[in-house]
Amino acid sequence: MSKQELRVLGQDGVEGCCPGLLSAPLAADEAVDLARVFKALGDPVRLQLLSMIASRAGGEVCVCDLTPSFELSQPTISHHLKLLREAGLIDGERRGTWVYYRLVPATVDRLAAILTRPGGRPLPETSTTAHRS
Amino acid sequence: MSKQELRVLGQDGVEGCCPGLLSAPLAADEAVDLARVFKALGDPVRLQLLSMIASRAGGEVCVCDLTPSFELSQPTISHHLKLLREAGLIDGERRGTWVYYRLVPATVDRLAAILTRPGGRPLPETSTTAHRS
DNA sequence: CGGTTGTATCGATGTCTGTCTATCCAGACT
DNA sequence: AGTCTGGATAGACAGACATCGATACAACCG
Repeated sequence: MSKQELRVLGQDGVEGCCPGLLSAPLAADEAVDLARVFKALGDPVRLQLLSMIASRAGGEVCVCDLTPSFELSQPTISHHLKLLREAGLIDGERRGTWVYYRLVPATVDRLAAILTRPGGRPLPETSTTAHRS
Repeated sequence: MSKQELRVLGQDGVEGCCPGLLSAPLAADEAVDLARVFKALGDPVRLQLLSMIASRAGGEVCVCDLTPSFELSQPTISHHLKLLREAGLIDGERRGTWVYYRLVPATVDRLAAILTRPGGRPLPETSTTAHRS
């Protein structure tokens, strides 16, 4: 269960490693790979699942501990976990009766890097940057 | 056109400002807001559009410059731009005949912050962390 | 061995989404 | 005014997705 996630984001730093989405126009195939991961994050349930998994000190969470936190059926939670796993965001391992999931830090770090602007954070304005023509 | 994007992510730093998805379990309503933005990034075309807009030195791109880069109809591109705008990722302004879009740095910065793990990047292993039972 | 419990998979279903064509709106130019 | 051009909107439609109940699989315990 731990070895079949798709090879997303070109994990190994072979291809010059990601100028970052905000500095260069992003090729079509990179966009497809990236979109797969962001799509996995584009659901509230999956975001909460990922958050619960990532914020665990030991780094591991039993599925039996995740399922009762939602008012959703067990197959639905299992489905969402599968999508997160296929996106390379989490990794699961069966140990005895229970299955434990953990975060894959590399994938999250790569996303964070891709969304980090070169200039750091020099943004004194709030967001809509007062270009009131 | 510049003032009606949804107030996503609780832009103003009133509520203690985002421990970051990876350190705390993330409330349901926060997850809904966040998912809206990630969902906007969950499409290859929108990722490329955002990338083209963000990587522009002047910070502005004319729609007339974006549309011919894809083999998609003009309404489709317009639709994707609208979704990016509603997610608070870009902002558009009409100037004469043409419409120009620019990045909203605050939203991207917030996403980057949310995906940044507290520990920086101490990950010597590649991703599947050799738990080959 | 059979029973029980925790997860994953299967099939169905209603909703959402990406794309299109057709059309409308806003400026610019005769 | 009329007409062009760039962009947005409306409506339609196929494919994708979130969710469920039913069921299969895996591991433990009698």
